[in-house]
Amino acid sequence: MKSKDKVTIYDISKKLNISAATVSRALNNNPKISEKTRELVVKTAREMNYKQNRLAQALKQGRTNNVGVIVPYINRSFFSSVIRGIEEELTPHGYHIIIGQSHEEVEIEAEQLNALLNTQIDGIFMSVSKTTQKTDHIKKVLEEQTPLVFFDRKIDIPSVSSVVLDDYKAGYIATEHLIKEGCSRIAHLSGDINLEIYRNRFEGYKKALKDYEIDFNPEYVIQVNSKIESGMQAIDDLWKLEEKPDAIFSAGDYAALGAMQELRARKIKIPQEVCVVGFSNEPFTKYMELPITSMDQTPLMMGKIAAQVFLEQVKETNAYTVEKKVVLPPELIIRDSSNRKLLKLSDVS
Amino acid sequence: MKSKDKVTIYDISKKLNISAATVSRALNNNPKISEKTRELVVKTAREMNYKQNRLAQALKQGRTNNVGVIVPYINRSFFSSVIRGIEEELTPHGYHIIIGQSHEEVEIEAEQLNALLNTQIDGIFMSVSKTTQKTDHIKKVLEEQTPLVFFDRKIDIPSVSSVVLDDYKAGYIATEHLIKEGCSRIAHLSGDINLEIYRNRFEGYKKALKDYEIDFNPEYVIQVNSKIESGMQAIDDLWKLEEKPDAIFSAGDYAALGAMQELRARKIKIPQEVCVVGFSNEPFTKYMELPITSMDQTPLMMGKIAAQVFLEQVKETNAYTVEKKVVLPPELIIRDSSNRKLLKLSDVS
DNA sequence: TTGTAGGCGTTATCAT
DNA sequence: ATGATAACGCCTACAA
Repeated sequence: MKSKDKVTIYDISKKLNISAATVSRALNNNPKISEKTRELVVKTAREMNYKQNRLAQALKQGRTNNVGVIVPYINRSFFSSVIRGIEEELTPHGYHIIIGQSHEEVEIEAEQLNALLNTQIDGIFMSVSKTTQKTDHIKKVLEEQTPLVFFDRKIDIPSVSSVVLDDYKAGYIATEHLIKEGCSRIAHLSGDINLEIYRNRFEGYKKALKDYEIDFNPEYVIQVNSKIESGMQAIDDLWKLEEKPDAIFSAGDYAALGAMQELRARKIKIPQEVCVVGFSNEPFTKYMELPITSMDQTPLMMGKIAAQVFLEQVKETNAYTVEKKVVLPPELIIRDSSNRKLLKLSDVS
Repeated sequence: MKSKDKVTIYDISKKLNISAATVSRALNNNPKISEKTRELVVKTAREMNYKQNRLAQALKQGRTNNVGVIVPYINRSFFSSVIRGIEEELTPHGYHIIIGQSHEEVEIEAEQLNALLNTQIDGIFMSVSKTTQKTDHIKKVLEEQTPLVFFDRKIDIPSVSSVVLDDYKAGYIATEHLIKEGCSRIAHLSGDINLEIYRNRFEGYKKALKDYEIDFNPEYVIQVNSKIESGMQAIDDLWKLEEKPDAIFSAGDYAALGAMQELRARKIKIPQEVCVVGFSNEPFTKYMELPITSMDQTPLMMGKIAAQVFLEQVKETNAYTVEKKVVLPPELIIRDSSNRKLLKLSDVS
């Protein structure tokens, strides 16, 4: 099996009685080469079914034109959209993208990172896992001088660029929206507080409550993961309280979905009795029979901007690394799960 | 930026006053080396923060330990689960996985394939795009002697292995299920007939009708893509017919979802008036307020088996390539959208 | 057990 | 404009 009869520039050079160097130059559009030989070389290369060995080229040039992207999961709409954005921006520049999943495990994340570094990647885009507390494995990337760009879930390391959402503002907007819909006992399903994004959403939530003079009630804050079940469990817990909430602001769409399922099971009307807001604008939020209000994170743009930051970084040859921190505005997509106004309108008809 | 001060085995050898060969052997657990030197080398390698350059290693060894996976989209639950399966099976063998998306475009598919071949991949897993008619770009893979395994969406090429679902049976089972629920005017939302999988689902559907002596009505067959909107459009078309269908068997979950939304908009009761069955068991089918019956393709297993086929193939050194065609059984997950029996039960209570 | 030397396929430098 | 040659970092006969 392993006997690939590879055609090299050497084979071409022999066939044409010229040097391998000339062949290389012809293939790389080197200016100082006659048009005649270039055409000849290109033609015979095609005839002989020559394929450039990027391994050898990369070894020689010290760059692979490959970049790595590490995300917790690729099948979250948010992450796959960011990847798509990076792809669109980088492909025209000749880069290829290697995707790795950490499955939210810091050990796997470290392995993936290591593997990418070994393959001599030209840059790394990453969104850290929930379990990433230590940053040793990430610092190694910097030691290798490999450009690194965080997106969405970052870790504060000096001189490292990042593109993130304004999660504080997002938390504020979501909560404010619920208040304006007439809710006052607003529960918050928070993500893992280890991650900055979830801390920020939580802080934004608290600030909105404060601005509208609603007392913050710690009992209304439940930590969930991004599974349906944890959203159901949260409702279970919340509904044991004396004063039931009249709104749920979930830091994730899956937990919001679980919450809605549990509320439905308890015959609680949405949005009449309880309004629900999710986060991430996963496609399913739109498709539900009762579509869920959710926060859009403009993932495509996030990916594109992250790619641009990377491109600037590699352009700055020898210059000192410029740290760039981009913060994108969130956009609340209001749907039926929190839209009481719409409800009143349809009552009329 | 591009001045990575790489540590090589040469640096280590100089520091320890031994040869680079010895260092290499020590690092690769070569048996004929003294335990003492091995430990010493390993230790100083770590101290000097040595990282093996897999590029050089790959160039020398003729293998990269990388495999490529090409799918239409990574954010379809089915595809990302297959990838997960491949990953789980291959990671323990030291392989890394490079993922590429074709976005259902044969041109992009060809580019991705080419890029992977250039990077000297050790094998390729792929599920072809809808627009793949010509197979020239795929034949190139074979010319390079690179192991290739198709999964789910294959193309019949002699000597190429594949792992697919028994789509014919799946189509049969789905249709039979609808018949047993009392449906007789069963419409079929078919996928692109260019793809074998959709042809097979369609054929299975027809066979079930025949076995149960239901006339096949070509007007009941609408071709859709995997977008919600096309499912809505299909209902629009079907409901212009004299005899409205009383069941929908969709070859995709997204079209099934669109169909259900349109049926709901028309106040048609599911499953009382119309039963709906989808295909792929996308997570959202389970989470809906009215969960959708769907066909599970056991993607995790499909990925694992594809990986095993690949491993066998590379093991067969020099032996003639063995073509292996694996066909997996489908599993119908029955949910509310087609479950009239459940309905009767709950009527009682 | 360890060292020497050549080569994987490419490109860059220095000649010509 | 083209050719010869060295080098990228690693591995592996072959020799010692």
